[in-house]
Amino acid sequence: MATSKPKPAKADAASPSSRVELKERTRLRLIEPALTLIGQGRGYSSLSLREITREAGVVPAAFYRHFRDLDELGLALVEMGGVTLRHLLREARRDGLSPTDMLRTSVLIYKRYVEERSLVFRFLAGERGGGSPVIRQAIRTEESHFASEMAQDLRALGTLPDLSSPALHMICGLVVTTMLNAASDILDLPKGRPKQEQELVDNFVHQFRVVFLGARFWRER
Amino acid sequence: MATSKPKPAKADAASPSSRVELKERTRLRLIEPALTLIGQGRGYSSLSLREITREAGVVPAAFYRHFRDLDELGLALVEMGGVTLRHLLREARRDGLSPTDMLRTSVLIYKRYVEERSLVFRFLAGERGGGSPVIRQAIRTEESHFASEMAQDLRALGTLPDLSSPALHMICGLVVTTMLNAASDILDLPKGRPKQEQELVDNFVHQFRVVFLGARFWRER
DNA sequence: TGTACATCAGTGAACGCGCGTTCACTGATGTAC
DNA sequence: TGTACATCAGTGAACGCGCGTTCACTGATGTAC
Repeated sequence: MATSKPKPAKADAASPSSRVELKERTRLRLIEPALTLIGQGRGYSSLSLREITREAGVVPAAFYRHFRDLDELGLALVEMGGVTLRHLLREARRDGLSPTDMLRTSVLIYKRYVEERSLVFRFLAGERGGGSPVIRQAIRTEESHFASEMAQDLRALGTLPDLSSPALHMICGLVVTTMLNAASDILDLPKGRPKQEQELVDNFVHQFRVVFLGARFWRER
Repeated sequence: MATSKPKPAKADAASPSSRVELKERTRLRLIEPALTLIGQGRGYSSLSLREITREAGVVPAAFYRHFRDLDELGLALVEMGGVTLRHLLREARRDGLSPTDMLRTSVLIYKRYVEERSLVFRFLAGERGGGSPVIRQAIRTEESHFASEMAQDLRALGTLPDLSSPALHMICGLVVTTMLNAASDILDLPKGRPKQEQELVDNFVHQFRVVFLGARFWRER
């Protein structure tokens, strides 16, 4: 599958052309197969430059017009992951939260979100613990930003009004790591096993409930 | 460092010999450099067979006397990780828990434990999210066992006596993922930054406190 | 609008290198008698 | 205890292969006049 031979990169779509647009498009054509390969269960650090350019339908040397090396492409993937996370928060903000069974609803929304963007989440979940130190660090930074934004949102919503900002941030950190952990589990779910799926969602919901329960009773020291 | 040339494997220590012992020793000599390389910030899936045998001071072909391929060696590392986790629980059980500031004490003990066995924890933290599916699955199984044992121990200690067994297991699962997450953070701590170290420990302690607070107020549905 | 020149994304060939795996081998350990 | 044979962990050489990187190149897009 996806074994297209290197063809001229331009002969792709009804060209809106312009050198800049063309270059940007090739850049994306390099990022995409990297994600695809990760989605097939490969660790990012085991990908090769040639493999990526081959999938992209571009000559290996062309890679260097866009990235200095694989680490730099990895950072682009992290950036993409960051965008995905921010987008998730924005959606959650827009939808508001139905007060009944809010946690379960959120979990289900999150699950669908992860499944629809499985490649990015596979990358984040896979590289955030292992992988190259520079990429790991970058992912952690994104996570921290995500936790901060989440804290702001909870503040704005008046959830947990008694918590200090540091405490709120700490709790959001816990939520974020739990979320990303769950992402990994969600992606490894075997298809067509609704029972197992149900169990995982329940477990996830319960864990969140514990965390928010703890947060409600948290007292500053 | 560690660039020893391939020498005859036997000429190592005052030989207790015996074919079986000798083979076992070489097996360990293959596992060890794999861990060392991981400790240097390399993902397991980026290691090569030749690299490992080179560090082990053994010819590449010798690898096949011990493992079918790199995945099989990876599973041996997982096994080692499992042993390490079980050992941690055994120690915790033996030491009991001083009732005052129990959580903080546990966290500090855990931190030291992780630092002293940094290689194994680096491996577990690194491969449990990404890496080869078979290894990821194996680590998850170990985690689950670990959570079960922890649940049993808490039961035996009479902690959280009102929780049902499934609920207790769910909470231990949350604790375990938080622990392994923290392991990754602990290992990435820059040396000689006591302030940052202190912050991380505090954060970790607080997160645990939230979880156990939530557990105390948990009511079955 | 037309022409002459500059830019630069992508090409294709070449390089030296480390890789995983195979194979027949050696020689110490183990076993049968 | 001694001898003859079996076992098998580790050797060393060889293989074909994909790798990252370099280089001079081509030809379409962009710019100056």
